[in-house]
Amino acid sequence: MATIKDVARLANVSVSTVSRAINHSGYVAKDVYDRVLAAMRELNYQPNAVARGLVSRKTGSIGLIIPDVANPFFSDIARGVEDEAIANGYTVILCNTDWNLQREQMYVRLMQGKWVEGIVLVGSRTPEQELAALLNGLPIVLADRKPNLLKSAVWSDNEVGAYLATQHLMDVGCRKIAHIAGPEDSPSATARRMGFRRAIEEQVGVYGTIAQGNFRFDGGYDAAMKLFTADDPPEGIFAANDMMAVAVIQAANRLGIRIPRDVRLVGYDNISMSEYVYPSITTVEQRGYDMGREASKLLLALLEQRMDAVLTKELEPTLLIRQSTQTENA
Amino acid sequence: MATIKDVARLANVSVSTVSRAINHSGYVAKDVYDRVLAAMRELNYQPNAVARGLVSRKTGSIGLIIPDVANPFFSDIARGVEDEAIANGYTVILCNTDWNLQREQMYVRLMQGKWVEGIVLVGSRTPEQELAALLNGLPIVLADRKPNLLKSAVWSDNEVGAYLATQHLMDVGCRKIAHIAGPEDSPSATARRMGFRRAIEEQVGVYGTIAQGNFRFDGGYDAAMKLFTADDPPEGIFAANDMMAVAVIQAANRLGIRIPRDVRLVGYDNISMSEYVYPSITTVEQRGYDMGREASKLLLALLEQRMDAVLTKELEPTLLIRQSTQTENA
DNA sequence: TTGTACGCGTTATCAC
DNA sequence: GTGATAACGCGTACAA
Repeated sequence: MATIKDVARLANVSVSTVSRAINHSGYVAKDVYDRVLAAMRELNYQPNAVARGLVSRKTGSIGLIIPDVANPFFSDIARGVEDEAIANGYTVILCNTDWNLQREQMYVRLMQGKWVEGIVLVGSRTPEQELAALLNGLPIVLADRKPNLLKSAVWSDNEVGAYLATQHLMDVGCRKIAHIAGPEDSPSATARRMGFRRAIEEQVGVYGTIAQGNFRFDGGYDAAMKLFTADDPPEGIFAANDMMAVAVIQAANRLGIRIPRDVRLVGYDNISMSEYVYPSITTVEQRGYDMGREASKLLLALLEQRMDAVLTKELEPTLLIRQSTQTENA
Repeated sequence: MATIKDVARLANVSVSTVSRAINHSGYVAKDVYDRVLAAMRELNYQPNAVARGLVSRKTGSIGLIIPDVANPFFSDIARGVEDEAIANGYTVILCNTDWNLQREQMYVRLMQGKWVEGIVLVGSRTPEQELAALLNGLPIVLADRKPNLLKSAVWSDNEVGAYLATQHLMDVGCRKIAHIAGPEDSPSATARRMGFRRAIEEQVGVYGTIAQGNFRFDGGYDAAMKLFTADDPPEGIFAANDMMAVAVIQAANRLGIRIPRDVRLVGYDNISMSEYVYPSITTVEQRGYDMGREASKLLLALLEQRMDAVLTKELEPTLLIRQSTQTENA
C-alpha cells in the first residue's frame, strides 16, 4: 500500500503539504492541492489509521463487549451499536464473553492495549468496583444494566417490566402465577424477580411461586415441566425471557396443555421469534436495537467531551399483548 | 497508560531489554527478567498494540463484513468467526452492510486503512472482479458464497441443499410444488432456485412454480398469500430460507390452512426459530457457526502463510425432517 | 547479555 | 504557502 511519502514524491511536494491537504488543516494552494489529490487517486492512497492513531492518540474504534452475538437480544444491541458508531466514523471491535467474568476482564485489557477510545459493555455481571479499577479511566457505557458506581449507562427498568407482565397475568384472571427466573447472578434476572414479587405481594388473593431457570431454552423447559407436573399447576406463567417462554410452549405441547386456554404465558424481550411462534407470546418489549444505538451515541458524546450530554438513559419497557394471554371471551 | 519507557526506567534497564523480555526474543538474564516483570506489574503495563502494529505491520485484527448481525443466520457466523479469531489472538472488527454494495466497498477501504490483516466477507453480492480490484492483495475469505475468481472460501452447496429439500417434498407425496425464492441478485438464492428446478425437472409428473420472495418475513408472507389464494394452490412449498418459511406458517394460519395436513413446508438455514415454531419446520441445515469458524480458521492459516492449508471448504447441507412435512400415516 | 539508534506512517510545530 | 523535523510507542539490527 502506498504511503504519504509516495504521494508526496509523485506530487512533487513535501509530506507535510500532503498531510495538510488531506486534513484540510493549514494553507495549501489550489493548484498544489489538485496535484496532491491527483497523486492520491493515482496511487489509490489510503491514509494509515494505525500511524494516525499513534500520533493523534485516537484510533477511531470502540470495543463492544457482549455476552453472545448469536443471542437474538444481544445481536440487536450489537447492530444498534455498530450503526451509530459507523455513522460517526467509528469502528466496532466485537467481543463475546458468554457472561464469563474472566473473559470480560481479558477483553477489557485487550481493548486497552488496542487503544479503543471507549467501551460499550453489555449485560455485564462483574461488580462495578472491579470494573472501574480495571478500566483505569477508559470511557465506558453500560448497556442493559442499571449503574451504581459508573456514571453512564442505558438500560430499561426490568423491575417495572416484570411488574407489568405479572400485573397483566392477574388482569386476565390468573390467581396462581409462576415465575421462571433467570440466573441468580444476573442483575436483569434479579430485577425481574423483584418486579414479579412486588406485583404478587400488592394483590391479595394471588399466589406466586418461583422456579429457577437460566435464560436458556433447556432451563425454561425443565422448569416448565416441573411446574406443569406439580400437584397444583399454575394458571399463569411469567418467563424471565422469551427464549424460556418458547420452551414453556414446547413443554406444554408435549404434555397436551393448551396455551392460553389452560395456562397463560408472558415472556420478556420481544425477540422476533416471540411474534412468530404459535401461540404468539405476550411479552415485554426491550428495544435492543435502540438500547445499542443509545449506548453508542452516549459513548461518542462522552468521547467528544460533550459534557452537556446526558449520561444515562432509561428506556421504558412496554407490554405487548399477543395470543398467549388471550382470554376466550374478550 | 504506562509505556515501555516507564517500565524500562523503573526496572533500570533499556527499552530494548524490556521489549526482549516481553516478547521472549533474544537473551535476557533471569534476574533482569524478573525485575522487568515486576516493573510491568507495578505499572500495570499493557503493550501498545497500535505502536506495535506500526512497526511489525501486524495489527492482530481482521475485518468481518457481513450483511446484518441481527439476522440469526449471520449472527451465528459472526460468533464462529470471533471465537476462532480470539482463540488465535486476533480481534474482529464488525461491519454491517445490509447487502449494500456501496457500504461493502466503503468498509473494505476502511479496513484497508485500519490495516486489518485480512477480511472475512460474508454473503457478498459484489462481482468478484470488483472485489479483487478493491482488495488490492489484502487476504480475504468468502463465507456463504462459492468462489470463482477468488481462491479462498467457505460455503455450503445451496444447489444440493435445495435439491434435497425439493426431493423430500416429492418423497412425502407432493406433486405440485412451489418455491418461494430469495432475491435475484443473491448467489445463494440463485443456487437454491437452480436446485429446486433440477429436482422438479428430473421427476416426471411433478409440477413446479416459483414465487418471488426476498429472504425477509414480509416477502415470504406476500408470496405465500398469493400461492394459497391462487386457483391451483400448491401441495408443497419450499421456502428459500426459514424466515420466509415462518411467514408461510403465519399466512397459512391466517387462512385456516393447516400445515402439514393441507400443505407441506420446507425451509432453509435451520435458524433456531425453525425448531421452536409450530409446526416445527423441516429445513436444510447450514451450520452458520461452523461456517464462520472455518472461514476464520482459513483466513488465519492464510495470514500465517501456512500454504499447506486448504483454501476452500465446502460444507455438506443436510436435511432436518420435522413436523412441517410429517405425513399423517407414516 | 545489554544498550544505541533507526524506522514504521502520520501529524504538529516550527522556521523559511 | 511550504518544507524540515520532532514526536507517537515499539521492535530490531547492530554495536558494545
